[in-house]
Amino acid sequence: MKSNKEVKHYDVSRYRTPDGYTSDIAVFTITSERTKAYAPPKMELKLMLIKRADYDTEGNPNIEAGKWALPGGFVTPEETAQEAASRELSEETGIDGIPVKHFGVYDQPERDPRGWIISNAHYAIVPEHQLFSRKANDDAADVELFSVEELEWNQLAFDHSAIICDAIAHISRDLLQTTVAKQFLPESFTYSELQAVLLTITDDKAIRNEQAFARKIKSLPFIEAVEGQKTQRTSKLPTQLYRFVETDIKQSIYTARH
Amino acid sequence: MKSNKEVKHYDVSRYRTPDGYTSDIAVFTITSERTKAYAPPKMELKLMLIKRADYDTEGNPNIEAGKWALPGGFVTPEETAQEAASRELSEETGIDGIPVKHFGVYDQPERDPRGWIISNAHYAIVPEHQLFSRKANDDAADVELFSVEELEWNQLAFDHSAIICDAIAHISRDLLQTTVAKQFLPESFTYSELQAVLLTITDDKAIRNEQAFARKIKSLPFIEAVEGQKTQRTSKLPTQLYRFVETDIKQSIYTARH
DNA sequence: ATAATAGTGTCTTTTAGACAGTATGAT
DNA sequence: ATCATACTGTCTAAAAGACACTATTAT
Repeated sequence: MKSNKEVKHYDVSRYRTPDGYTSDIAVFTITSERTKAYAPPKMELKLMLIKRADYDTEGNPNIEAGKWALPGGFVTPEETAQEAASRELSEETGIDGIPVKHFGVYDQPERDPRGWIISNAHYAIVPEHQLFSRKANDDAADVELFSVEELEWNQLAFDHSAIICDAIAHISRDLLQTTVAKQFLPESFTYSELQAVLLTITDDKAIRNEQAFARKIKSLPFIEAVEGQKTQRTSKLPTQLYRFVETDIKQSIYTARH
Repeated sequence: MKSNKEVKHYDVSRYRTPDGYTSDIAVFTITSERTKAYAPPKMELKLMLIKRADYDTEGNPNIEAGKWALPGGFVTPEETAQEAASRELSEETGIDGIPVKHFGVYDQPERDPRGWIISNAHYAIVPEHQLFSRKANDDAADVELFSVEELEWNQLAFDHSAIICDAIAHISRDLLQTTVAKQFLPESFTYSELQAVLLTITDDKAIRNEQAFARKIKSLPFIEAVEGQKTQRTSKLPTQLYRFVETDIKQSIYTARH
């Protein structure tokens, strides 16, 4: 912390300062269940939660023990909350290089019994196969994937039920309004794979309908066909592969069709 | 702050805590210049900034003196950053009951020379006429409205240029993708007034074209005509008034027209 | 009468939506 | 041959886009 003559009068000590600054991460993955050979996978959106241990590393009873919680931890003064989230994701699961997106601040005075603790919430999308190398941290007894339906809302630590609720809303919105779906997919993918990702969070009939979606994907400005590339992983018939291209999408509710 | 046997082992003092927790607000307004009678107004998006005084209330030289800054201040432990933003907006301008929207956290370690200070950024939309009752706070020598073009990016305090840049991006996006435009408009409005608001942040030809927009507004599910209500404030011809209706709008880049 | 804004008529083009049908290739 | 998936053909209805045109009313 810098300090010099000019600024010393602005010593912030006259204001109460927070007792802690933490960063939480909602780690989402989509599990692809391959029901049979040569068929598109059944996909489901899942959230990784950590079961809080009964005792901490020093043998003392842990706060909110036994409840499920988002991974996270204290932010240090040398980093931003987003960097902390990225670091903790890496510590928690061994995964690096995944984009981490901030989506909210949780600073209700009574949200944490330990004091005035401000938490920044982020979400990250991790491909399923990378989660196999996951490991629990000191404070966590167990790690598990929950689908949105099987979440036990009343067994969540702190205000994590509110944070998770917001996280699901944000990822759903972002999946439909941005190209983050690409985080769930391989570099190139078939129309049915993209469709399966989107169907985890929407039941829009224009997306659900095979023919409509297969036609529509060709006219989307942010997706292009990978010429000459085909795969048989979703059908016996070699299938066209697509990829996302960087485009800024400007949409408006005033010009769109309703 | 609560403290009991169970939680005392989790004393957060072993972590460094932030030196301050602040809340900043980008106060936007749209100035309506009535060029002549019976004509739609010329509108322009403006941002309210405060010029930092040379000396503070105790007569000490002020940090970042003379630069322009967003209104804001320290958050107290009894409130959330959003409540603080609302309170400060009220103190700053005397305006109550305006929705304040959080859009980002600024926590770069070196962003404030006074220490490790975390700022939550919000934006608020204030109807122009309410800004006339505005008054400067202790720390501020002057208050002024800037259009996006006339902003002096290199004369802004702290990292406020980055915050303002993000604020403009967020409000532009929200104007096109949500119904916040209503904050800039009276309860009921003509198509040309809504059009003027949107044209402050877009030049989409479907919005710019009079006939197209006048037709489109009738088919938008979140806008309805106010039956029997007409006004002559935008033309000699009595003109249909519209209002926003509460509807949840779900859009997707995969189903929209491009 | 003029000028300016609001709004309609009408035509063309594009897209959505539905449904039937064809193509492919492992089994 | 069968079957599931990946397409294409074709029709209809709706909407977008363009442009000319009419309507109203203070001045």
